[in-house]
Amino acid sequence: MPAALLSREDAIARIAEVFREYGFAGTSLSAITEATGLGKGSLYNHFPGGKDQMGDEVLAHIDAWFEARIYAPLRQAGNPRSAIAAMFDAVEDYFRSGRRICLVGAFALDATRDRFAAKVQGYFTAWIEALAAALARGGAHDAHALAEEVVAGIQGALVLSRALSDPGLFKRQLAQWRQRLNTALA
Amino acid sequence: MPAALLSREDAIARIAEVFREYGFAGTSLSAITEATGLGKGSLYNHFPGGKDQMGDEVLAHIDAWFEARIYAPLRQAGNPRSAIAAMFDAVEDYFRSGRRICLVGAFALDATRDRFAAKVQGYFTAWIEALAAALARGGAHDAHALAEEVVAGIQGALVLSRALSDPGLFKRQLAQWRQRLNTALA
DNA sequence: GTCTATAGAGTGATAGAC
DNA sequence: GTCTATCACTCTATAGAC
Repeated sequence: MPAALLSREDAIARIAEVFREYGFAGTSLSAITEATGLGKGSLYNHFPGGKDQMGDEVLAHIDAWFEARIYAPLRQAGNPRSAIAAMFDAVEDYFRSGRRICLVGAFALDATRDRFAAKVQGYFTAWIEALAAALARGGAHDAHALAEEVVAGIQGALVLSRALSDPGLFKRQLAQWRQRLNTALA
Repeated sequence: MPAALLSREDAIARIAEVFREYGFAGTSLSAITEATGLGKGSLYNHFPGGKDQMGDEVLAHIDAWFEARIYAPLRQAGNPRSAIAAMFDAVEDYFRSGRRICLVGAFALDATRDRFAAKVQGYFTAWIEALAAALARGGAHDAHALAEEVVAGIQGALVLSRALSDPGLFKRQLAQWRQRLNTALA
């Protein structure tokens, strides 16, 4: 067989960026072809379920990243303060200081949500619960409510940062949340 | 001429709900036809610029609502505490306790943003500045940063509330922000 | 020879424009 | 309603690794 032009991993990562740019409904297969260099034949060979399957696999890919880099460290026994600091570092890195949006959040806002409801809900539930666990270990009051506030704050900061074309806003808000959680753990 | 089936105002309101449901890219003219009862001919009669113009007018409609009901009261001289309380009431009402998303926020997240960038930016800038003015009048420290936090918090709460199908989350977070602003003004 | 990844013309349906 | 462009998707075919 001919050599693969792209690993599956790379293809999914590139497709994710197209979804991020145009949204799920706004993404056409030709945009995906352009971004990946793969023709329709190749795309349907890898993803027989078409765009829906691509959406599923992109969400699974994102979830795996967050599970490994954010949720698991938060859940581990260990210093909650440093686990939370590592979460903020990873978040700032992942979202490119606010220049990159949260695809799961974007999927949550339109009719795409119905198609991927379970994955979207799972992503946020896992994040909130992992963060709440770390906060509770650190002795914070109302750990679950606080975790919801933080995750919502991050999502909102991404929306605003993007709307105002101001990555600085995202960084400032993350800094504020870092500080609030630090005092909550004190 | 035949009687109009729908006032322009009503048509725009219905189109807005379709955009809210499917996103801008995901909305087809036939969905708009179905929601308004207006054929393609009528739609192009009212909106010669097509979907783009509908998007513009929907955003202008939303902006006018927020200007009248939220920004102007916040900017007026008067008790900032009650102006801010009125803002939260209006927000909770407008977003149907979290069951309705923020269309401007949704537009900000995908490529739709480029088309409507100015209006999207104007909406959030006006909100943040009006709220910051009220907070500053009330003697809050870092009024602008706090206003950014609140507006981001509302956007994030809408995302989460929708993602988790949990309107309660939106209401709870609004309550927390009410309280935080109250102490910031004390 | 078999299997897999590639390419891309061609399908019907539907989009938005008028 | 009519138009053309484009949509998601199918199908046939080839190239090349084993």
